[in-house]
Amino acid sequence: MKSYHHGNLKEELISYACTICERDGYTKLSIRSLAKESNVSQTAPYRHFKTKEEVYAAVAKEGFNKLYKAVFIESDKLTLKDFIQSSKKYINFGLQNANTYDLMFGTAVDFSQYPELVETANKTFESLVLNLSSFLKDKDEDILAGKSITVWALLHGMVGILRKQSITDGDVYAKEFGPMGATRRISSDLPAYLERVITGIIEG
Amino acid sequence: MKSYHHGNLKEELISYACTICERDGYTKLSIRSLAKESNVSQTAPYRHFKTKEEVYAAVAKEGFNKLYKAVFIESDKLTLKDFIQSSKKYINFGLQNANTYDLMFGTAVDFSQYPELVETANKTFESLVLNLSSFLKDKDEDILAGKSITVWALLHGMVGILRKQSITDGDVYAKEFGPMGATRRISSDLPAYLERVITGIIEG
DNA sequence: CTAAAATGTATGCAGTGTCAACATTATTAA
DNA sequence: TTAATAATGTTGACACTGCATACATTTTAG
Repeated sequence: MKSYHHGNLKEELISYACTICERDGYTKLSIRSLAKESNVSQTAPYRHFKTKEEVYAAVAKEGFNKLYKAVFIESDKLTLKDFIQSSKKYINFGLQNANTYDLMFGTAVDFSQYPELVETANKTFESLVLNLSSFLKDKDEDILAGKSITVWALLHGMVGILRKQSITDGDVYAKEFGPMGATRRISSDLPAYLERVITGIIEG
Repeated sequence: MKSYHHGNLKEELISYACTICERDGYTKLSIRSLAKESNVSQTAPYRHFKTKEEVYAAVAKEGFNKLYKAVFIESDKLTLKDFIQSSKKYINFGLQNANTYDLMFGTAVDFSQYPELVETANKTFESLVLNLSSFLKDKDEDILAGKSITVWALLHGMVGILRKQSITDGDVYAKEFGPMGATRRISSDLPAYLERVITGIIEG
């Protein structure tokens, strides 16, 4: 005897949407399958999401929250090592949640339509600055923010590059020469690489 | 009196697919609309592409070719300024072809299924190394490749960050503090920023 | 010149996003 | 408490999609 009203539909839809988006890519997500999973009629989700993109936006927002939790360190005595550790977590998140990460940083969701999403995204970005600032107290804020951008760009870029690594591993030329060869070497000792480069950026 | 055989269908399909993917995002591309545009039956494209993903792969490949052309400088007397210029072109490409760029670096296309695409992508990556190497002849190849990775990661990351900039511009907090505020300052003089950071990486 | 390969068409299925009209339940104001 | 209203659910329908199968035409190779 199930009740007419589900009671918790929106959360359930988002949760399942996150699973599908990550497992199969957001292209594979269908509102109807979402509805089916929650044992609800095919158009029920439209009471909670005006369009499919709105579902994507919700998944992206969840992604930023997860990333925030993975990366942010609450401490006022952060060491460089801590920061490197946090950076590694960022990259790991990007690699282990590749599809979600795409949704968060790609063009599928028009952020300008979802202010709440922008806010969540900014919170994550700012946590990077806060992490950095806790062991660079003397620097002025502008320089701090500039360096944060650089570090973040580096991390974001590394995610994109490392993601393609396994694919090009089979390529002989790439093994001998070029970025892909170097990527393999770098990723074999990612913390060391990060420490070297990030230190360079911070002290530069 | 049109002939039964189109004669140039595949190229035409790819060309139109590129246009749609860039203008509306690859999510909006449909094989049927592609066919209609070429005045051909709805299933004709399937003679040239087994699946829709194969069309995406073709668009991504075109994208890498365009990026290669935009970024690579054929010269053995490259200056740092030239390299900065090339880097700027990379970022501009990413910003002005955001949707295509997504297809190239996102998860929509499973690269491992398209060796030709991997090859084209690698060619582009390697052009970055070649650009760098032409004014860093003394360095050993490993260090060179390592620095190329870092530079590329930076560029790739900046594309992702700058892409979100206009969106967050309305946010007061972001304006005052945090990465987004810094991004605005950086992008107001991108060449100077790039020169500073890239020089740091190269000389580090 | 003819057999086969390449390329195009017609038809159809199962699935999709989304809309409009209606049903039920929860909430709120009288 | 009750009646109106908002929130949330269902049904049905439309136009569209990817893609498979069977068939038609044209090009190309032996």
